[in-house]
Amino acid sequence: MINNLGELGLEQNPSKRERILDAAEALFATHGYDGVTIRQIAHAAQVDVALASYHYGKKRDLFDAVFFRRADVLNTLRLERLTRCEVEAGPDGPDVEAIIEAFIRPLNPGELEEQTGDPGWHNYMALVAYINNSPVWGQTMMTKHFDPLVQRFIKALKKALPNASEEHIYWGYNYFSGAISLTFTRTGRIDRLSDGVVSSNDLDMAYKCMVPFIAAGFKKICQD
Amino acid sequence: MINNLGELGLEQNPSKRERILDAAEALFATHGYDGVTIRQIAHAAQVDVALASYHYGKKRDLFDAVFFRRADVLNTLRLERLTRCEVEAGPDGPDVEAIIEAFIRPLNPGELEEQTGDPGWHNYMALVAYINNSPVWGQTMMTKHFDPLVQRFIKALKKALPNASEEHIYWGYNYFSGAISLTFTRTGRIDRLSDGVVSSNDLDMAYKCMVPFIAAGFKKICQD
DNA sequence: GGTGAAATTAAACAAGCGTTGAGTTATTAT
DNA sequence: ATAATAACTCAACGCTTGTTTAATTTCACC
Repeated sequence: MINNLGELGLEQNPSKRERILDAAEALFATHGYDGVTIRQIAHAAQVDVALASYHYGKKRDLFDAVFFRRADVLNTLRLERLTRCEVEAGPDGPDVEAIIEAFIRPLNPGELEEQTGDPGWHNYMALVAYINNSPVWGQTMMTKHFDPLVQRFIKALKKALPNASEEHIYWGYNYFSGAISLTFTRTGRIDRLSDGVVSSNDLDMAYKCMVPFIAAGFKKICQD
Repeated sequence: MINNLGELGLEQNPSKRERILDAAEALFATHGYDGVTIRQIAHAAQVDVALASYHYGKKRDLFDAVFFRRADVLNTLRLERLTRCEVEAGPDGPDVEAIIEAFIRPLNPGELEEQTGDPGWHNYMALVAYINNSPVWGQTMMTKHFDPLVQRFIKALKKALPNASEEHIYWGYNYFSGAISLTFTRTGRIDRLSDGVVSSNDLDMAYKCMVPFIAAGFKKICQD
């Protein structure tokens, strides 16, 4: 039998309509689209099975609703951060570290939860990571809602790395994107590998390491 | 209606027993465990539905069979390469670039297909990427069959980066692992982003960029 | 060439799936 | 208070799922 709200770490307060979204978010994030049934979602949200269809229509529409709910919030925050970073840097533009930092800092679920008071961000980031790594959803869903931001990011990178070839920039972004995804998925793999020295839930540490790591990678392949 | 063998780019020759494995490999890799039905696999393999159960038992056992078929082949190749790299380097051990290179070079599906004459390696690498990124399978399956190799890899890295903290090494490995996974998943995202300049199927280029990128990242966070 | 074992097929099973329509309760507006 | 609308429940539907059972074919071996 599948978890109820408490076990998934979700709020108990909100309306049934929202609880369905929260439960779906948590379950889709860990089991993927096909690994979750409407009945499991309803059970986790402590709600009748038919209510999901009543509010959101088909299963696929529910999946989209979960994805879209936070997508624009996130993109707005990230665009703001990127713009601010560019403004502060002046005419030469920001350096690579600042661009990387601006690109991923607003993704920190911990900070997002503090700002919004919503504990669902953790699950949402894992869901986006799942979608990003899926051959099925990766192209369509990510392209539609995140491409404008990524293009801005790449444009800023090109300015900071004037000698870089297009190929190197895009492959670099690919590695970067993969690193982000696996980090947010929090598989717990490194916890075991390191025998408890490192925790995949320590996203603050993940950020602290990722920025210089990725920045150094970009500089290396784009400057030599 | 789902693809048959030809559309999946599989061999037509082998026995029905093997065809089931090949078809399952291809379908699991793109749609995940829950996204594929036994009937789809049977149809793609041009085989009766019951034959999958007859040869491999439960669906989960079939999934395991697909995973295990190539796991040991791959690990043997990688361990050889890592050992050879260490021997050639002498008492000081190989540098970071050589270690990274040794770790991922045997994963190149193109080379593997040349060596073994088997076109299924592409799908297998995508499947492992899927498993590696899954919160459900990530821990158990990867741990069991790939941990020894990863530990060897990390040990070599520690030697090449004597000032590195444990935390930095393991987080670096996490980014590296994520980069590999997304690359092998070949979502085609960068193809669109770059408007055709880059192809996610060009794994030779992916390797050529990844080694210096990841090596620079490790050096940066482990030496400062 | 007949015999036994392995491979393969066809048909069926119970269980679970997403979705629907009709009926009931709660909420809002007048 | 009443009417109208939204929120919600219950029971059922047709369909697909993984798996099994028994019958049939294929094949190796003496």
